[in-house]
Amino acid sequence: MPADPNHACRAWQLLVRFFFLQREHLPAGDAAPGLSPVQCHVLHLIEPGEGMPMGRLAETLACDASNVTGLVDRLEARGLVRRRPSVEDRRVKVLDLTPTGAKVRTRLLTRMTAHPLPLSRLSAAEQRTLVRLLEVMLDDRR
Amino acid sequence: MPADPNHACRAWQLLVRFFFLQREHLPAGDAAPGLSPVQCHVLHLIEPGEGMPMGRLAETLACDASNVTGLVDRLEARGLVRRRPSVEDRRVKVLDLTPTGAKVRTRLLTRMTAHPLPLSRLSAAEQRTLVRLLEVMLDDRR
DNA sequence: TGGATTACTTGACATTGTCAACTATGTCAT
DNA sequence: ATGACATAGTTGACAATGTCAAGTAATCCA
Repeated sequence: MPADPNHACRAWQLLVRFFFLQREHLPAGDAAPGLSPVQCHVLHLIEPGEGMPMGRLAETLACDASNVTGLVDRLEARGLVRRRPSVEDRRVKVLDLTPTGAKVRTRLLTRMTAHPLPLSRLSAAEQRTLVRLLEVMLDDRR
Repeated sequence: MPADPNHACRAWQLLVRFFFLQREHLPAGDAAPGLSPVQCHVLHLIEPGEGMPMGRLAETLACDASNVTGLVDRLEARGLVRRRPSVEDRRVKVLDLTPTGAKVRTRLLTRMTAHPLPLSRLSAAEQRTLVRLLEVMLDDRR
């Protein structure tokens, strides 16, 4: 008994609308001057202390590896990210945030979760519930 | 007291991951042959019986009007959508689904909410909760 | 060793997105 | 009415995003 199709349908519509609305609020001109929405998302996927293999990025974005090459080229040209060959497997290139990149990422996260953005309309308890539901959907309980 | 920044941050990360994962599951080759993710989203935003003014579409997608022109051009070329001048305001062009477009849209909605997609992992009650939270975020109680 | 696989890059190309300039229509003050 | 201004959509130029096929370098394994 998977679920009520009507709620699933409505939820999907709302999620899509949320995502496009989010774009409008992306502080490209302020916290991260000149960054596109996708570049913001990539930046936010790279945790400051941890390296992100390019392959894993392609997997997370569900896109072709050659697309990631271009995205990283542009982020590297802005000095936000560095490529570094992996020690264990020299085919793999690992991405690290530069100090500048880490700073921009912090500004981005602050901005995306602050007023009057959609997420700030939820109470702390509601946000916890939302996180739990999304974790179930993404099967990610890390 | 807006909320806990950590939950908001986590929620944002999960929503972004959900959206990119969604792309992978988009049945472009099956239910809607050759349709891009964005074209699928546009199609799903147009309700079968109701017309959608192009301006409202641009607003919903949070993008430039000229972008919508191109999107609609391609959907119209595929015979999924029709432009019709509005009666009240002849500057406005209203979009209608063609019978084919309505059929493809139905297949899309069925596919996006069926197994083993993320949304189907939630119980009916959880889906209701998710819908309620998203409605608060989007301030949309229609 | 050598053949297959994997990670990434390159080049060709379509889609998506922005901006500025344009057309046609609507609105409003006079 | 007329003219000034605003609005909806299109067009053209361009950058970013995305796919695919082919290529290179490194790894794996029989």
